Amino acid sequence: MRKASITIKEIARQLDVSKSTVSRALRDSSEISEETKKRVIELAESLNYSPNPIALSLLRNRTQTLGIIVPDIANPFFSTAIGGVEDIAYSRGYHTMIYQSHESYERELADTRHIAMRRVDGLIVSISSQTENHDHFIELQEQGIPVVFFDRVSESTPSHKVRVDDYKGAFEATEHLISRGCKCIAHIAGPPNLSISRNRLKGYQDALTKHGIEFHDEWVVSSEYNQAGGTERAYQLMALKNRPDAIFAASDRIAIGVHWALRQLGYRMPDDIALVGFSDLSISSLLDPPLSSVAQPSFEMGQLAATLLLDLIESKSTPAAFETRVLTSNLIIRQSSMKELVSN
Amino acid sequence: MRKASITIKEIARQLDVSKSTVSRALRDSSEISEETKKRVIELAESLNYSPNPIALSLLRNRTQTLGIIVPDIANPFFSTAIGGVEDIAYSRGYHTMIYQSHESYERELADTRHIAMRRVDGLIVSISSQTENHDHFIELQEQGIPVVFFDRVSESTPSHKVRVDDYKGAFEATEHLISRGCKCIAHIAGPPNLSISRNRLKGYQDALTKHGIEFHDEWVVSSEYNQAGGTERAYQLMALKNRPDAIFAASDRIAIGVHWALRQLGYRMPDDIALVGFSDLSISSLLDPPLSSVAQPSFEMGQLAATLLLDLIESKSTPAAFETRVLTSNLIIRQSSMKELVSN
DNA sequence: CTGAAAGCGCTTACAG
DNA sequence: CTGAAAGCGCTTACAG
Repeated sequence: MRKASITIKEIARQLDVSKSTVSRALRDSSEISEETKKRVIELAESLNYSPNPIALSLLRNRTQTLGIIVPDIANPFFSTAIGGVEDIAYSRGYHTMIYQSHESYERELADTRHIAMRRVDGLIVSISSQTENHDHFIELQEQGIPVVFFDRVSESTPSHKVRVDDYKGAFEATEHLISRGCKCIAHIAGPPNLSISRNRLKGYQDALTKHGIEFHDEWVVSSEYNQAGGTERAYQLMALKNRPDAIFAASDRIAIGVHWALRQLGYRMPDDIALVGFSDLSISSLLDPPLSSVAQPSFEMGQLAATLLLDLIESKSTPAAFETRVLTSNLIIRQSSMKELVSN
Repeated sequence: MRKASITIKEIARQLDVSKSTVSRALRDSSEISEETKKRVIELAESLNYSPNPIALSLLRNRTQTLGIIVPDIANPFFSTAIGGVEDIAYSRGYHTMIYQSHESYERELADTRHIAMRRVDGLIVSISSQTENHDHFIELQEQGIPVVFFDRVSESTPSHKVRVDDYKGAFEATEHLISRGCKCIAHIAGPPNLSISRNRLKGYQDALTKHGIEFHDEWVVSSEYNQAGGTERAYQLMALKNRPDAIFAASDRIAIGVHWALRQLGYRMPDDIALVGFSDLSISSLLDPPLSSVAQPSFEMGQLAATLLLDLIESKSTPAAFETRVLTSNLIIRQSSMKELVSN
């Protein structure tokens, strides 16, 4: 049903010149007379000609397209980061193809293969929580398709990476809770496969150690980065004989689940229990009480990842070394953790 | 930097047969001997051959790609609908390219041109609130690229459409507020360019009329479909001499802004004022008090739009007639509107 | 059963 | 200044 688009051949026919001449005129080649150029360009415009990008792709072996794989497009952290990628990509003449892994290794693998098959020029990825083996990214690179990781990076894959200082963010969040007088601080960590989970956990532990706060194994549990997981873990933690008086959740989605559970269970935040999340989603400030959280510059992370990737794609040579850019996180204190300081 | 992928030509060379033979063997043509087929297929597998989709696209004048334009990818309604589109598209061998209009007509226009240029096989779109002129969609169709609208449909463009019964949803939401004893029901409508806004407004008005409730012009205000707009309008409404005792917001994003404003202003929901939204975003149930809302089957809407579009793309003939599929909305009653019934 | 040739839309040495 | 030819990777009538 597709109407035939108008081609260079058609213009050549109408003007009774060769395809070569039309092609050159359109690209404003200096070897074509002004006269001919003018005729060609005018006709092209009146015919509403636009070059077939498919033909160009075949010629150049480039698609001007970036692939993006994220676990879940509906997660505001990722959709915002994607916005940052698009921002840079479009301004540099590239398109984006978005894939979701849905936290599944199989799906991520399939996406990667698809991307290779589609001859995408490069990939930006935040890995799935179930991914342990990272060979598919290496394979992609061996095929000449550069990969840049953001947020959930692969530690074992040599490549550019963009992340936030998870350790410091978690450390500060925990110190903040300590400074508000919390003594029994629990942590709901993310899946251990992900380096962000491990770094946030470490930041939490080190903050406790620094302040000589006792560390209970039972107060550290792990959850997928979603709300349902947070709710479950909150029930589990609050059921303990030694109940925590604060929870630091490894993500806002987890924290939102916790927030909901705590309200269900009749606890008041921050008096009965303080809560801090990670990512500072825009909804977090709307909860009642509003959620304290470690803010991540998601849009900027997307922009930076795209910039690094495009530079990689467009440079003729392999880069001297891969870099890891670490952006700063920023603790936003709101009511959920503003426990009154009582002198005792 | 891209490594040359292995091609049919390379396989032909190694096996000392012609490209034609390789091509046929790979497509399992009956005119090739089993013997040759086997050799070709084995070598292809060991070489990890995959056909170049760009070459195929050039040949067939088809890209196996669907374009999607939504106002904002970070809006959960849209990201979920996109999930539905992807679900169907992938299972039928298509890819998706996602564009955001950011509620801007210019951006939507640019996206449309891009899509035409990229020779996408079809477009799924939910129009921007600032779009009044719909010619760009007609042009796309004239170029042979079918368009299917969902949610925010174009009334003037002949095409398949997928939407929800906005009128009925709004009518029921308003009747529900009336049944809870509300007498002064305000409505924060969406931008009037959008048919969904007009239909929801009409549903609201007709419900009032049916029950003989007075209709005040000052109680109907309009806002962009976002939170900031909801907050502003709530301030405006509550400042009125004749204060409403209920607000029906045309979307959950608006309602969330209202919810926040009401809490700031010291009103209790639902006792001081009842609130109902539209879309039933997953966060709405987490607010305190949880928000009543008219649920839309967003994932299904995406699936249906994709199915209609793919059928259009793959059918040789123009469809007998375009259809508008209207899915049912569903009022979810939560605490924000569960006003106690007082007998007086 | 297999191959040579044309063609999808374009660019670019190579001639003239 | 302009054109004919080759080629990007593939398929498919057309011959044999």
